[in-house]
Amino acid sequence: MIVATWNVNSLTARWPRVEAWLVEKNPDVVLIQETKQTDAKFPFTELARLGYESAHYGQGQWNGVAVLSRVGLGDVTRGFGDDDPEARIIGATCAGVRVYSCYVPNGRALDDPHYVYKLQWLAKLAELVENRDPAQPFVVGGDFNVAPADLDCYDPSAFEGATHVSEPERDAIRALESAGLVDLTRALHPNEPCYSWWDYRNGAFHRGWGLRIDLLLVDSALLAKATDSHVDREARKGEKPSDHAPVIGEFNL
DNA sequence: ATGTCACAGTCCCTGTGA
Repeated sequence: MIVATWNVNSLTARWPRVEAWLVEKNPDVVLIQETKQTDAKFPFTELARLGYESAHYGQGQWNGVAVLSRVGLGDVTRGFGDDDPEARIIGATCAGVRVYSCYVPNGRALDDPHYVYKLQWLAKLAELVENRDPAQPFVVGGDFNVAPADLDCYDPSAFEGATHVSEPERDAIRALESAGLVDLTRALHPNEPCYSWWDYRNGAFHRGWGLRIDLLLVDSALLAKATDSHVDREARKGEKPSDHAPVIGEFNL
């Protein structure tokens, strides 16, 4: 089973790239972030034509997350079940695997209220992970907006005092690992950066100025069956790319 | 630090978010 996570930065703007990528790669489960669509605009019909069932938690101008699956899709949950109005997490069960697609708040700046929201949001995610059914294989993938270690950042000195690399944010990722999840790409590639995001500005992609902020966090049952993980850098090239590349995990279930 | 992209509304430019 091939599971991918991809922040598409507007599914409306990205649909031609997303459609071509699905046809070319034929992944089984795709965790999408930043659809920036209402449910009314989401391409359910077009995806069905490609063989995918889909579930969307849409908002409109911002956020929006989705799960696509060609191996079955059920038990969909949207949000944490609290009063958060932002559409940032959706869960589903696909071929017996519990999957979540999440778009962690950006944080904006260390002294911004949005940074507090980010840490609170990650604490709620940890609670969800701790309360999972241990009998069910589990993966939460998405744009975490955190580079978990210095290896995940092209120049840590350029990020001093910035979000994405601060200790509280990294502690929040470690809390997910303490709850039993493993960062799949890093587990299989301990020494390669494996960046997944490059700023649109300053020719960052061609200069290698990237961050690894898109993660697949899997439980020990899935880790034991993992055969590969990689970043599809090709998707960051060409016409109208997202600023994120898909991160892929492969499992022999 | 910022050479970009996407969105909505003020609607063919500007402010906001990333």
